[in-house]
Amino acid sequence: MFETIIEKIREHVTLSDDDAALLSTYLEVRKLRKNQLLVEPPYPANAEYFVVKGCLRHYFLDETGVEHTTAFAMEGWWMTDLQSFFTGAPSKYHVEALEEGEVIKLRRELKDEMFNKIPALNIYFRILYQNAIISQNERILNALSTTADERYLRFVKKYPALENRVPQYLIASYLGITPEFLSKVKTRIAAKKS
Amino acid sequence: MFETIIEKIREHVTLSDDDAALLSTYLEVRKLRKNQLLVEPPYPANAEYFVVKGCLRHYFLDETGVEHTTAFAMEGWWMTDLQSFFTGAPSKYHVEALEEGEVIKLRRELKDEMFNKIPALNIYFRILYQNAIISQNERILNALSTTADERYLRFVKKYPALENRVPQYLIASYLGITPEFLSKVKTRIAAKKS
DNA sequence: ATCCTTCAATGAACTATGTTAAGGCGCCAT
DNA sequence: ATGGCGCCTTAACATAGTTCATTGAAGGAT
Repeated sequence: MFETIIEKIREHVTLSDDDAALLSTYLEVRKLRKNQLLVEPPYPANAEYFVVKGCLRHYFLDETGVEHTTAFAMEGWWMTDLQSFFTGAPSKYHVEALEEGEVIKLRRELKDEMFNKIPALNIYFRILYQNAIISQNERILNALSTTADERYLRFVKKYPALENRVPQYLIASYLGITPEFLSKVKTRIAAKKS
Repeated sequence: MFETIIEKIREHVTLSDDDAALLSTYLEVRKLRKNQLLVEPPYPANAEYFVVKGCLRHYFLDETGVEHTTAFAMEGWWMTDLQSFFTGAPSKYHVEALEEGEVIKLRRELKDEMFNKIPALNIYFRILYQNAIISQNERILNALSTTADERYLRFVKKYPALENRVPQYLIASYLGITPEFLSKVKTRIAAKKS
């Protein structure tokens, strides 16, 4: 049942079979319908989710009713609203399933105990968060210093799978531009190639 | 010599006097001249720096010679190029002193041993990195979803001290706009108030 | 098949931001 | 004091991105 996640963890740290079995006792499987919300303001995000199958989206709904997509997650990625998960405060971001699928849920209140019993997981999660810092760093630089054309090109290069999986208006939202403008960007880029 | 840093750490975790004394053995004091570089590509960032006095700046120098400021640090803040510090890879960002000042240096190669001897510091640094994730999260949302006027207003509100301490063209660079446009933004905002 | 919904493409008018060039002010070295 | 230099401002014009309205294609429901 938990093969995928254990395999994924073993890419970063060594985990005995006993540890793997023990880990399973802290996890739960959850089926997802399309458009189902895993985190919904103002309820705190009380778990982290590992995507087994499907695609998630992290977004902020502003005062004017516009959604700003801040992250996607596909198979093998973790996601939650870390801001709320770390602090216990009410969540300000939504996490939504874009397709039907399946996630593995790790509850906040079990995590400390789990770390005590399986110390290797400390390292694993530390690496995850370090990677988050690094990629957010790059995203900030990109957002502030490059044009929409370039942001789109880098997105396609970095996440080719997403490009063909999520609707274009969500990609536009992730890039911080309007869907109409993304359409224009694409035709402009296509024109350049020839 | 290390009072400021110990005081700062004790805001987040409890640290015995013995631990504090032990901690001191892992730290070094470094005086800074104005414009001195603490991290310089491509040399790896092999330490983290705690600002005792002065002001630091984290920036990326792009292929066209333009600098993009990604962070500032003032008294009581930590800074380095985390991307390089975590991975050991060559740094891609500069860290520069904007004024003469003083930092406390914590070397990468000592950190694991220090964590083993003073476990409370694990928690302290975990909190630091969690806060980094949270604030970078907000910065991404801001960069992608708000106008320059709003970004500037939030900056002034969040870091009033910086506003009067670093030159305006660096603030513009941090906000992702040109100095000329920031000047326009400021006069526009001033006009609105009356 | 037909209707309805969702999403991508396009164009025109508008707003936000960048570029370039010029001038002013304060600071520092002579 | 003088001149030069670094930084801020202003203004005119150029480009990037938005808004709104329209159209068409694809898929789901009836």
